[in-house]
Amino acid sequence: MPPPSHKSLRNGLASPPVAPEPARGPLTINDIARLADVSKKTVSRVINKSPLVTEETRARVEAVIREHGYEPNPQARGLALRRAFLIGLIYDNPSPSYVVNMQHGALDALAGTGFELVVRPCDRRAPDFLDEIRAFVTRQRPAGVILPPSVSEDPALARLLAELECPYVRIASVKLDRKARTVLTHDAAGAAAAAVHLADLGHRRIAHISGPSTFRSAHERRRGFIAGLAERGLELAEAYDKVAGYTYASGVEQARALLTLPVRPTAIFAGNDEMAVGVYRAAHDLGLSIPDDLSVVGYDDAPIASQVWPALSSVRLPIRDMGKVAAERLLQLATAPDEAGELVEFTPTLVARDSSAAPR
Amino acid sequence: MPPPSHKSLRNGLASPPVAPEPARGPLTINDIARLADVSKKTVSRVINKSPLVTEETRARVEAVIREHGYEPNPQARGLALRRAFLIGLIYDNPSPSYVVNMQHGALDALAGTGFELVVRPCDRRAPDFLDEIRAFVTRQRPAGVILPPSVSEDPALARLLAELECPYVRIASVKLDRKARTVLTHDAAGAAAAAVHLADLGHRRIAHISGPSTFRSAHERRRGFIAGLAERGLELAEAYDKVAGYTYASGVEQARALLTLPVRPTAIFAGNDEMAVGVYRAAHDLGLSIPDDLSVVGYDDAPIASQVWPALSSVRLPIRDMGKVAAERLLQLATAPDEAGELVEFTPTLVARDSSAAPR
DNA sequence: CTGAAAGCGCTTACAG
DNA sequence: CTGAAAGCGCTTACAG
Repeated sequence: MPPPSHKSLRNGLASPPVAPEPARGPLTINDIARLADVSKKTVSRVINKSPLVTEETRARVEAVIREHGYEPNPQARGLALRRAFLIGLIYDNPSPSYVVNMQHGALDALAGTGFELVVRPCDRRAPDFLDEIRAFVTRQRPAGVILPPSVSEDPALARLLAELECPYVRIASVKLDRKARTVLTHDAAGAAAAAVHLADLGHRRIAHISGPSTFRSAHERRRGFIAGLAERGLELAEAYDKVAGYTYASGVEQARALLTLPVRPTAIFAGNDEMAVGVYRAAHDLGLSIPDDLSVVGYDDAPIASQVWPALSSVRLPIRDMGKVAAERLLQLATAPDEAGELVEFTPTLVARDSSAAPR
Repeated sequence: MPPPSHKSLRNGLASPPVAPEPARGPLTINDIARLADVSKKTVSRVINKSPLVTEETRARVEAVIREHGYEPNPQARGLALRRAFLIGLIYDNPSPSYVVNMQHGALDALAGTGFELVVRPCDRRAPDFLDEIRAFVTRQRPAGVILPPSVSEDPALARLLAELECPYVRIASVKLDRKARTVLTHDAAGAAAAAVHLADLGHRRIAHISGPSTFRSAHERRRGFIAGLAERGLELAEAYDKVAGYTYASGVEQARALLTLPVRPTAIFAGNDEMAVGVYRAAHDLGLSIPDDLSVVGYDDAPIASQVWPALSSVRLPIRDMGKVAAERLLQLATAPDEAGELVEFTPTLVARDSSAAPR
């Protein structure tokens, strides 16, 4: 059943009352052209914000568009432009809260633009990883894709997207690409803040559990942490320098190793919150109390950080804002591809809660 | 730079060597028609699995399609069919792990089909809630949308989608629609299992913190819990019957109320895991140990359930499978709209961990 | 069972 | 600054 409004709209114009046009579906560019008494091409110019339209004509067309709530059909535009009104989010991040936050940020930017967000989780180690993405991009021709860590760090992926002429933005803790394609997060600075925080509380035996070597962020956080310790004249002892996998289970394992050392650390900085919660578990198992026997600081400030007990001190990166900025950049590339984009940078902040205190 | 393979492919055919056709972009239906020596309409029939093609012709066309890795342009098909090759996921569920799980389930079903998943978080209480969805559906014409709780429970939304002739599947704990549009979860059965579990451990003073009344699942879980208690000859005392908001903070608040009662419960069943973690917090604050002083059971079996300490007993719903089945149903509706779909049902299972034990 | 024509709703050169 | 024609890559009636 077609909405009655369309029928009345179309017949409201000077059309012969004898043969009213059938009202099927929403209005098209032809309807708007007729109603505004211009050619469809002019309507198209207005839609695409071409400067080659008189102010008067533009105003008239825009009024008709607004009045009838006309929205150009994205399928038709996409076919003609060879670009879908879709932004892809390609990720292999295992943290649900990270993923959802980034999605919501991207959607913040896309709201009201007519662009939709298509999600593409993937496995960077899968043999057909690049084939899948090639198929997606070739088939759908998205207006752009957002690459958060760690897919953002994949040089072959970036090459592929460049080859396919698919705009992309890489969110990463190191600058891997030109400015317009980069959202830079100063992971190292956040980790340094964590080191200074623990040192200033009076800790001297401070350990670190870093993420997997396949994540640049893991390296950056470790590097920043060591730099922060150095600022306070401290070093990261080799025995206190552990590598895990950004997962809960791996955090438990490495924390257990640290806490059963002959001389155990009084503080542990984990490369993300999941591992930090793993540290909680290991401490509990060994009868150690947080923060009395052990201070813990995480990274990401995931929801779980404020839900565990005691509440976890953590380094916060504004994930949602990062997603928003990345999507905005892609929209900008889609409309004005030539304008050189500025480098966008985010610096994380330490959120001190109850899991870090002076050593007993 | 066009991929060289296309050029050679196109010129490989009996085309005059003098004027080779320009090779721009991927192959189209016309290329395939020429290569298979049929009309484009026949290629279209093969793509759309029309029965009106000889086996021989079909085989020949399919061979050419496979050989060249041809994929029909979804924009063009969408324009002609008035349906985008998109499946929407419309949700207002606040739990990241729930959302990501459901997305991944839907993507399991869409993998290899050429359909993409578009995510549409929303706020059911926002004044323009329905307008936003109307705009989305009218503009993009998705092949279907998945509605998990609580948007699945919104009658106005279902009416709107029916009016717009947009196929949908509702995932809900009560049957709100016809079979083909329903994925039914027996939330009540899972809650009953939790009640029986606690009763069989020897608990008699058992409390419940339910979700908000705007979620049918909250009602179903409470109903099932009461039924489970009744199976063991127990009742849910009025003072032990609390309503919260499916959030951590609301869980803390109601748990605190329960645990400061003159006669406090020895077990609490929370309507979801977030609130159960809130119960942990309240118990800790009051110096109560889990499970010695208090047993706790949650619902959802979110990742956090196995990460908190002690590990949380919880009722597990196979969210990912639910998302997959919902998407499969929509694909089925898109291809064969007339086939009556069966009702799909999921029954949750209790995962007993360390947070529930016999009362001391 | 197969095909030539027209159309889906837009945009891109090309004129004027 | 504006428009008529052709085209994007498919599918839907309509013939045969």
